[in-house]
Amino acid sequence: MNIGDVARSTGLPAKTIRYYEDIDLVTPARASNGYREYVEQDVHRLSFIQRARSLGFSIDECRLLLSLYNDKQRASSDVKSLALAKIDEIDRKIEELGSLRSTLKTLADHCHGNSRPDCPILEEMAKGVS
Amino acid sequence: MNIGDVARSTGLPAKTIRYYEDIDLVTPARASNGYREYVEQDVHRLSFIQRARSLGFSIDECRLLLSLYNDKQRASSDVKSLALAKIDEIDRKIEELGSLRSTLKTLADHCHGNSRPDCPILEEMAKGVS
DNA sequence: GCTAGTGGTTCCAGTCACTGGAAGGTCAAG
DNA sequence: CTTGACCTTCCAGTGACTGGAACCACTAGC
Repeated sequence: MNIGDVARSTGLPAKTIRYYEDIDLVTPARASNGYREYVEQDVHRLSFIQRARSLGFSIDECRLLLSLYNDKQRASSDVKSLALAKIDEIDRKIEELGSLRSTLKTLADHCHGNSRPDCPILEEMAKGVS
Repeated sequence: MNIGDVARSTGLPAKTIRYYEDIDLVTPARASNGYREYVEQDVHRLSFIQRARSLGFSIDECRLLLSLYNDKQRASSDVKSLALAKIDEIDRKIEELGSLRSTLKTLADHCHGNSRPDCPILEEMAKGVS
């Protein structure tokens, strides 16, 4: 399996797949012509990484998850606590987004929306009333 | 106000504040000794940026958000439509985060979190039931 | 065998938004 | 007058890619 096929089947750009080799995440064999030769297990690891990344895990966290995945003796509690920590992180982001949203909402609600430049809420914000 | 005070009151590292000057986001006056001299308005701008950044807005988006209350010449309708567009963006972000969260939550809930190696979080990432 | 086209290779540079560290200037306290 | 905190600039590195140049390999059609 060449890199292009792997790219198609994992949804990862070839560039990214090469980058993952650079950082020793997935290191395929090489054919006699120098092409990367991916086997099923490589593709599997790459798909795993793709999914973990899209769930917001960092590369280092992916490395950890992969090692947990490959370690048949690992405790599922390790993975669970990692996931729970991520959930906390997400909750914090959502909360902060909500607060910026309400700031902007207040702003929008108090704007006349006409062609004059006056917008008292903006003036207040500029002065420090957040 | 020196950069250290500003760092303490905004929660931004001094390094970052200097970087923001580099990219012309917040450009304080200089004292005779070369020190940066921040006024209240600078601090407020920096706090706003801090908040917006922590919510995933790019520097360029921050520039746009700042223009909401910095441009005295804008029509308030411009302000309003910009704010409303941003709110839509925030809503989309919140929704995405929410779905990420629920995926992780479901997985974590089904994980026993004990010392045995079966773990639905890893299994899901391996299989690709996203 | 020649050529075109696709897909592979390496390497170097750039991106974004910082972050770290060196080398040195400034200031208030003891 | 020294100590130590705080400030300055500049240069380099980070994470996770991404773009591009220059070149090699394979396949299909003529």
